[in-house]
Amino acid sequence: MTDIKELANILSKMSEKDILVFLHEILTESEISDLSKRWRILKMLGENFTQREIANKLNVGLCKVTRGAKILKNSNAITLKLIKEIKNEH
Amino acid sequence: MTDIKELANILSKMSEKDILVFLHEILTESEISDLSKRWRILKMLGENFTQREIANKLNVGLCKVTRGAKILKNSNAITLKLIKEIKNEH
DNA sequence: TGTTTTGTTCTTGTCAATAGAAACAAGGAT
DNA sequence: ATCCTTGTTTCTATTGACAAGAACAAAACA
Repeated sequence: MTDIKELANILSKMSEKDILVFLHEILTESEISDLSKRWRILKMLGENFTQREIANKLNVGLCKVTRGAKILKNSNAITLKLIKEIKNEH
Repeated sequence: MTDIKELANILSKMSEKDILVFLHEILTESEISDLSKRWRILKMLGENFTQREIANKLNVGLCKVTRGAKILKNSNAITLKLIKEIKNEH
């Protein structure tokens, strides 16, 4: 079992609260911030904001947004599925 | 709800397999590699290797190992608990 | 007390992700 | 056909995590 797979296994068994603490322990604050921004970009893409709107609102570069768009295109639909689920909850 | 908390919430509901795919979608390969190494450092610290042994074996700097050791000292014991559980499974 | 081992911090330089801005590509609307 | 909007890529510079090694601190042990 690879290390990253072991991590995935562990995460799948943890509570939301524990995961939150764990992420703050194993990642730096700036990494947390980067990860949050990536996630927010993906969500906004799912809500059909234009890339320029997203870049402006989140203070990120256009290239980063485009990268997020690629994830949604090329992915096995996991991320795509997730943001759709989030959207339907509102 | 913050973005990172939402991420924690989502992860807590996902299967190991989906988490693995998701991590590969939202992180770059070098980030995955970094994360894996941090996890491995934590595990080896839990097995009482010296920091110099760990640095040599994993080809990382001593300072990085020390950083891992700090996590285990200052943490709310989440990470510490995790690596202890891992150890007991063997 | 002095020595050795181990943990921690510091300095210099490297590398990957990124911002910012511009350029380019592709469609749509007029 | 010509704009105009939007998505994509490229360029340069910045930033943070990191390696390598040295220096320093602390603890164990003789």
